[in-house]
Amino acid sequence: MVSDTTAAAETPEGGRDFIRDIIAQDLAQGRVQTVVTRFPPEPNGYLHIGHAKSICLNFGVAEEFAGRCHLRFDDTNPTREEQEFIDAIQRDVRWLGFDWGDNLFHASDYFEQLYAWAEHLIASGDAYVDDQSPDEMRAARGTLTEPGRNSPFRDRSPAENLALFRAMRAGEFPNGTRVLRAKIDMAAGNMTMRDPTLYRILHATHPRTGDAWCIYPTYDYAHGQSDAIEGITHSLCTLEFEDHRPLYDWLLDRLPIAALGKPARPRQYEFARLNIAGLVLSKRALTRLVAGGHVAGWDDPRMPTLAGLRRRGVPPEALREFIRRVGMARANSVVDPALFDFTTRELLNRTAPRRMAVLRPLRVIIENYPADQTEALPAVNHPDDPEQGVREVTFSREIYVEHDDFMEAPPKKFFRLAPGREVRLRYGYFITCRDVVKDEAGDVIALRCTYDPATRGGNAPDGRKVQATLHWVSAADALPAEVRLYNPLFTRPDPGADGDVFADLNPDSLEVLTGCMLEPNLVVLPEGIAVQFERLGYFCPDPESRPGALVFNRTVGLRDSWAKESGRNAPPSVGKVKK
RNA sequence: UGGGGCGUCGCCAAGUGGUAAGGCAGCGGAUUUUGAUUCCGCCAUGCGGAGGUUCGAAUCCUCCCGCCCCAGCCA
Repeated sequence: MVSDTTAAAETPEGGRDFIRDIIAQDLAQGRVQTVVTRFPPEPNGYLHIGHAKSICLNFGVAEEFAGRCHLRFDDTNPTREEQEFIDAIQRDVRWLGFDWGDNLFHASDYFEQLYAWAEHLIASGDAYVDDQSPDEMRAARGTLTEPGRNSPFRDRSPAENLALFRAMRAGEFPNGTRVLRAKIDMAAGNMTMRDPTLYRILHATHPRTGDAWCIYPTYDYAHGQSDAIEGITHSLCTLEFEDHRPLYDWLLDRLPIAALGKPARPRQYEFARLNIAGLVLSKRALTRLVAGGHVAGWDDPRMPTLAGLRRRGVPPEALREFIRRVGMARANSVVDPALFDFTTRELLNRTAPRRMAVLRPLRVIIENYPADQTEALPAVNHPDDPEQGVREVTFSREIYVEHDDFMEAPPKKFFRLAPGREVRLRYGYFITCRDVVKDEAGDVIALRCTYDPATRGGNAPDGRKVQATLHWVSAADALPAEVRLYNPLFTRPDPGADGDVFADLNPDSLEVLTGCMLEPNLVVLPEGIAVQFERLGYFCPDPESRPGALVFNRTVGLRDSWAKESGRNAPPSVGKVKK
């Protein structure tokens, strides 16, 4: 399915981790014949880059070991799940490059089986209906250091429990009045083993089952059993579920899953979730960013959602490579966002066509170039990939160059244009700055230059060198456009560490540039596909872009050692954070 | 003071008793019609700490320190 990945080819024996070690061993020892994993999102929000780690792991492992990976919606809580999210999740997983084939499932597909098994637990005395209120249950649960107290309803007979549970299903009780609990141990050191709730009453309409149910299984009860039903062999989840593993196994031990006839019983393994400095990856916070209007939506390019990254122009291959490079381990960690920028640039540098665009135009009049003349100069589309061919750029008497490429009083190491200085226009000519035009305020508004006709294409016959090559665009046929620059959404590497993530929002996370001038060849670009604006970075058309009203997003800037050298801020990228 | 985890370079991460991979970042230098790319070089006598076992320890033992998760009828 992922045919264009570079990862495996680069390090044949790399990409190995403790999960793959376990799977390889299970296969070698014959514990499992076919690896079956699953990616189990709850449809209560959009997928983000943290989910990408799980997706790449689950689908990646299935692919590598010739098994399969199921996409399963963990839709056990109708009060927070929506069809919009179900659709978005599928779109995003596909975009990332994975395919679940026919293996699309929902925990809700198993509600009837799950219910039958619950009655089984009741019959065997392993579960009971508790009439305590949520508050009473909490009070009786004990604390981290003190054991809990048994519920006064804990020792009801199986018959009574069964009758009550059926009444729960029949809708005879309001929300919150009763739950079904596993009868385990209220004194367990592991809090999740203190008679965990298996079913709760929720009079709510489910996106898939509608009003068929008014009791819904909890994650703990539904997850492992869904795994068993689907014949999942390796149930991979994040570290915080480690405490739940004993319950996962406890349930599997007591339910007649062997009758399912699956070749292997599922086992849960945990890995560390992905954290990236400067990003917020909590669904709750992301939901609030969207709901509160702090961003334009789930696919706002500043969002760490897959939809946001896609709109920003990040290629899915780059994201997969990032995940691969982060690695898989059990230690909590915070990844440097520079690694993400790196994998994005790495891929785009290799593939993106080059174009010229001027973000902050400075008019240049070439005094010795005839006003009525124009010429088409050849420019390669990719310096390292001849197959991408050549295009033509128009040269004329009036052009635009980047305002940042001129300084009236340049410091020592500034190589670009300055009064009296000669530079090369990429694919064009050498030009020399003769005069600076200013407005009443004293701001530089244009440059008068001369060009050397002998340097057509960018080389001087006499062999003289220039210190800089500038990108430019012919004024007459340049396309005006809006360009959106994205800066970190938050102002610190650990947003919300002081309590409120919203207090750490970066007021300058979106920078909109208007009046940018693009090379006309840019019109034919498909949305979401990034090109390199030479010397600036990678940019792609936004979905809002229209002919005559072009809008580009900056995916990521080029590395800029001059910015570092000059002490200015480097172009902010996906995750760069002011410390 | 309960239970479960984790601590190897600034950030990730290999390593599982035989004498510290790799990547990112950073720092030098070469090439360059993108101050990009590419290329070359540098970057842990030490693996949270202290003891111990051993010819030999990041790897085994003991104690200690630090960090993370768990008290939803969320997942």
